[in-house]
Amino acid sequence: MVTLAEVAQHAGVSSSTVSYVLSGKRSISTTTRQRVEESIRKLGYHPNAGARALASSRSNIIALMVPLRTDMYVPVMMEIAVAVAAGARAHGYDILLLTGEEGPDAVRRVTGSGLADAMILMDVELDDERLPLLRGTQQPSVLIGLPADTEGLTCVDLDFRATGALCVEHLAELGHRDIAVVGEAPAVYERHTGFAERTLDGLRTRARELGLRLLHRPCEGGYDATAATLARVFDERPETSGFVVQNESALEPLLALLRQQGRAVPEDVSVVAVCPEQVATQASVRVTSVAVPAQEMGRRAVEQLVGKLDGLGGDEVVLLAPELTVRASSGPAPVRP
Amino acid sequence: MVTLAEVAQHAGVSSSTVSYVLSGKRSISTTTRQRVEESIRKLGYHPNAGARALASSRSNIIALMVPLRTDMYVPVMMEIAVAVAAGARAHGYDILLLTGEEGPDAVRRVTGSGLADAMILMDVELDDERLPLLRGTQQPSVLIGLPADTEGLTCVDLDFRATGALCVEHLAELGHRDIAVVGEAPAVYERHTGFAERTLDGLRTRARELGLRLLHRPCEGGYDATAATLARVFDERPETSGFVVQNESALEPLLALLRQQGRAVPEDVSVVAVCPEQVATQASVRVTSVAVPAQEMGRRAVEQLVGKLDGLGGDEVVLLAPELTVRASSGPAPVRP
DNA sequence: GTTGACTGTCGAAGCGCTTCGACACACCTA
DNA sequence: TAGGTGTGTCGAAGCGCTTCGACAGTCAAC
Repeated sequence: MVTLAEVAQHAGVSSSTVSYVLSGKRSISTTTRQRVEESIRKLGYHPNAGARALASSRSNIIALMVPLRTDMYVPVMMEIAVAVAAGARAHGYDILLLTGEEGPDAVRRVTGSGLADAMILMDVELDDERLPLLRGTQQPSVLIGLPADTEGLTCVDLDFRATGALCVEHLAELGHRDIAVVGEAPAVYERHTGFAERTLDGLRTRARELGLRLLHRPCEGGYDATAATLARVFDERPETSGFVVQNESALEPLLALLRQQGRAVPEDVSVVAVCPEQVATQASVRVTSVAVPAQEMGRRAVEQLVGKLDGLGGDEVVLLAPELTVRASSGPAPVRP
Repeated sequence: MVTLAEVAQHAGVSSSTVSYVLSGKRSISTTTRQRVEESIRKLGYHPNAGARALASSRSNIIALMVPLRTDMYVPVMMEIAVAVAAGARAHGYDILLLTGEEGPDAVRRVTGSGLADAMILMDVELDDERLPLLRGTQQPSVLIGLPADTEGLTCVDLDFRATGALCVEHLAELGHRDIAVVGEAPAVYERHTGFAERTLDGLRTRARELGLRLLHRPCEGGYDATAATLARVFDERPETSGFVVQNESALEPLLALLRQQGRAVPEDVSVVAVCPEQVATQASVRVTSVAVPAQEMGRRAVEQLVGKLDGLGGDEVVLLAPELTVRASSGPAPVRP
């Protein structure tokens, strides 16, 4: 391995000069800089990450904790993770991938060892056990998701409460009075995952305000579970004409089942989904949806974090405004006989 | 931050002793060890990763290059990545997440800087441009996927050629004579992705041997693209009674379309898929499938890599044997009029 | 011409850990 | 009792980089 000292010798300068050429922290004359850069290229020099981290107490690594759960729709997580990775690279950071498995211990390990300069946490629960640790360290962090108490934390998330409200409003405007919500798996609610509960809250509040009837059913997703859920919904509320789906793996099954039962979408039943664009546009019916802006969330999280690392900006909650795109799955409520 | 020296002082021993307690590389008396461990706990000591990496030239980090492409079915990738992360942690390694975006440069960066001790590459093309770099370094690496030339490389993959053959055999045994293959997106083939081409090879070879007619059509996935593909298939080969699907996002659309067209599965048409278990069992019909053992692949890749890092084992190609699970989507070919 | 302010470069002191050789001591054997 | 063999511990020398203070040299201003 070529070292900085060897580069310095090759270029006929001191090693500190090479270091300053690399970091740009002091001005270097053009001729010297060029000579050094030439040597770097010729020798194929790469700074040693460990030495750099030790000397500067900066690893240029951002830890990303992604959930490992199987009851979550992974593509969204993956999309966020990829956006985070790309964004981080653009700012000169690498990503250390931590699976949720380790839980709070991972936070301790990373902050304690200086392995990473900062962390991004995904899949935040309303009362997440990792939060006290984050508050008790000076290591910058950003949550993707919104816990109950955001005091002293930086969070980035879609405004799921507004999302819920938006879905209800859309269906209300179309004249629907009985709305069913096909939600995430029961375990997601049991865990008090922020986004699920807040969506539900938004849905319920707005429905109450507008005088609609709302029926919420968690659903495991997949064909069978969705069929069971659907049956129970129509059993309990035969008048249901509007569906809000917040569970990607229940969306296509739901559409298929409705079709099979002879309920036309959107003539008899309207469907609104909360899901990534791609899912909504690739389904068997183009689905009216509020997109989960995974990329945007990942990007913003990195931006917030880099801002904090550079000493700018404080604690802030960034809530992205939801946007509802009307497609072919929603239309005027059927006229009651 | 607490340092090793502080722990040593607190325990009344030299810092090298603390280091040996931590690493176990020299024998330490029980009393000393306990005293040191006590101090470590009391002071809340965490070894500094940078210093450790510098002194030992070992970072205990494994780099994982995952593709960033959008034309690949991400859940499989994610599943592998998560399995890799879990496996790595079990062996004391962390995972550095590299997106395919950087390409060969990422390999250079990581090997050059000592950021990671080893790498795992996913989404390998038959003639991958990263391979020469891997061969030219002593840094251990494992590919998940199989390039054309495996000389000097360690690879882990499902035996996709056997997978293709297995699908054809199953359909042949059921009496199907005309088989259509709904494949991955065209871009996947254009890139000469190993698994796609090898599956196709297995399908074609076995079909030829058994005297079956095989029609292969790449497919973007999603409802519309699948509909178009399906139309073209029946247009060209109206007799088609067996489908092999190697594209998760085309599977459910295919089933829905067949249903819509009044073609019963499996009475009129049999469907065999190459996909994760979950996709096969959660579809609207339980699909006969060869599972892509993502977890197993991730686990094996880590094992191979750790073996190499510990100086055991050499270059090896691990091909996992495919297993076909018969479910409700395949049955005897319809009797020709 | 002297003063002062800059600029560009250097030397050296760490950063916190691992690891090697040395060494003190206890124990056994001859 | 002298010599050999282990055991357990210590000291010190780095690992390759960053960064701080120092210091020539240059140039403008008075």
